[in-house]
Amino acid sequence: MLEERRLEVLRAIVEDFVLSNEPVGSKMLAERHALGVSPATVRNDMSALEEEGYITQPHTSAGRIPTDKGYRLFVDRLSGVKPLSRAERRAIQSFLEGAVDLDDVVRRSVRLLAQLTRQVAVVQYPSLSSSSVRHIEIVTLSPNRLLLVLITDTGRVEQRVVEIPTPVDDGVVGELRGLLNGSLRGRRMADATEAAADLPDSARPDLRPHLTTLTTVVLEALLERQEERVALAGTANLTRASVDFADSLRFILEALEEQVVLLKLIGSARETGTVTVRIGRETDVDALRSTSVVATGYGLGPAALGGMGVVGPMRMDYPGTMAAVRAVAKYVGELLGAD
Amino acid sequence: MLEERRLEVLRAIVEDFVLSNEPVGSKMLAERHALGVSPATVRNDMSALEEEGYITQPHTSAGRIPTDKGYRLFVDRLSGVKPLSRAERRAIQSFLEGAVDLDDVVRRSVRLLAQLTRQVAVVQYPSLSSSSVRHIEIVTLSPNRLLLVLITDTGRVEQRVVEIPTPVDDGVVGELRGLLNGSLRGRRMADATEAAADLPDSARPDLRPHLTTLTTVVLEALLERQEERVALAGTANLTRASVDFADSLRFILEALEEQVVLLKLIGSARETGTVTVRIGRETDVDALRSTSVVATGYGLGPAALGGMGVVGPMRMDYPGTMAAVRAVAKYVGELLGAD
DNA sequence: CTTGGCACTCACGGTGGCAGAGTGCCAGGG
DNA sequence: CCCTGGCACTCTGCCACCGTGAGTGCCAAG
Repeated sequence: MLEERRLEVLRAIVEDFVLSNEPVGSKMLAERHALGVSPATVRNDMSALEEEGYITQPHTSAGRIPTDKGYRLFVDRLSGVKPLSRAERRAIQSFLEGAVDLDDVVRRSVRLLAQLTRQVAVVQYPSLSSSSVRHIEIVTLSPNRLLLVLITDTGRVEQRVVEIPTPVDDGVVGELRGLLNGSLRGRRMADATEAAADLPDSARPDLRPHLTTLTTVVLEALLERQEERVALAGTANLTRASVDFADSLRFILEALEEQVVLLKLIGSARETGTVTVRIGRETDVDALRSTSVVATGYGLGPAALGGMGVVGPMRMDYPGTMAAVRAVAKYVGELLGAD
Repeated sequence: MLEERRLEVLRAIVEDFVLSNEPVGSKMLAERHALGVSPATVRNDMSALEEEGYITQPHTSAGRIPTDKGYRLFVDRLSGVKPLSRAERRAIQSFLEGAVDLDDVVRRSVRLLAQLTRQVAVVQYPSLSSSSVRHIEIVTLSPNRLLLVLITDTGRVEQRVVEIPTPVDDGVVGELRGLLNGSLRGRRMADATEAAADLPDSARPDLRPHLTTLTTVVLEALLERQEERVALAGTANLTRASVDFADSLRFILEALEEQVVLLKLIGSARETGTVTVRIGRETDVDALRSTSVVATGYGLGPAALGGMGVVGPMRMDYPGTMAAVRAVAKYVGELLGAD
């Protein structure tokens, strides 16, 4: 009972603070939430919570605000995931269904997510390595430059210019195309790399050098230069919470322009099947120490296609945000799976 | 002589204000710039400049700051374009040469521009309509769904999924591919659309329906849905000048997330051969009324491939910014032209 | 036309006092 | 043992006040 009420107090503090952005005091708390005890009792509980490190006061004689640890406890034990309304679900679905190609899906998702959560949204493009080869096209640019175009079953298109030492004619290009497609089409990336490596050995001698060059590029495109792209939207929402960040806003924006950082944030959530929350310093990015990240993977269960999530102030509506992220990820996953 | 000194005073005011961000007074002005006259004289000139609307004072008994009109005069008549250093030019070139594909060129350019100018940079992807068709590829997704991939000579790849009423086999797909490529390859977009429209009529009857569908999609992809994309970078730099914008920062960020707005800003500069500057309300975007846009087209003289530019506070280093924009545009143009 | 002098205005920074919110502690009651 | 009301204390935020300094406009003299 005792312990339980304390948690209830913590929840009340978090919820109130999220709404008001002002340190919350014992009196207000006792009044607005049906705790059934007097402010003085609440004060005692708060005192205990402070000692345990869940809340803190910005200065003496002000109310309390949650600490990182406090938010963590709230997210882990005190908050459900509040379901979206039917209208919201329908809105998501209809908005995403209007997409015409992969790029469009990603761009729509990221805007949608930013709008729903009123925060900064990040969506990773479906990763190459977990999709499979649908088609490889070779186009002659000039006698010794080829354009290699790789199309995946998620609709992603990768392109590379390849310089070859000796000129080739269209017939040879056709043969090369045939060989590459024959051995790689339909394979998942992980397998395709192996098949590609074996390919030159089994081919006609005169094709070998070219095949070696091409497969090298293919491998490089698929693995080495895992240039995972991300889309970003809703940065304007950061200013909404500018009170929280004040002058650190600049550093946050800078961090968000670094693809590497973004990938680290949402990439790690990609493998877990559920929505994960990183609070404050848990993000491991110094500039984001006063923000939280809510992220998840999307598509195909365990080996997800990519990650998506939102970045916002620690003082955020976790249940609502988590619900939105989960819902969008689900729909995007279905959309790409069915495609 | 009289008129001339006034302009000199205006120039001095603009230059000082750009550096200090503080209203500049007559005394400082007479001291720091070799005007050869006393503060009192400067005051008279300032008074005249104010009456003509080139400068204004934020409040009585403060210095003067330039108005939109003042900046305009400065840009038109008082500022040269200060050339970049040799080192800077080399930096641009080497940074851009590392790009591996079109996407990479654009992303590198936009980051480069943001870094050079320390402002928000915008780069439009090379437009479809002013490039020419290099190759059209058709891939069978399922019996009655085709993926149409369009490759341009600027290296851009456009893709569309096409639903066709009656199934086709690989042979037919091959024929269609041949026909489309035969009639469209090497054509500029504007011409290609006409050729595409004529195509079905001259083809074998059994291919006509499919060709009609496909060419419709091609036309649509090329013209109707002129989905001109843009890349954005350096939004963090906005906070540097946050003193100027204060709370309007949010609206600026919102405006910058609207592709339409960005396209309007830099698209209009695309046709002019030179660097154009839009100051304050000249941008015609309400949220950007306290910013300036420096933009230009890049690539191939009159019919440019796209536009690029930067958005920054009205209080910006115009000569330096203009030089940077021009230089980057030039190198990108060369890079894409040579490709 | 320029210049020095002069009175005037007004933003800005520092000080002091007041009110309000919130706390911690304590003694009494269930 | 826990809850409660009371009370003194602390601190921030706000407002009013005031002196300072930068900057102006005007004027009369060179």
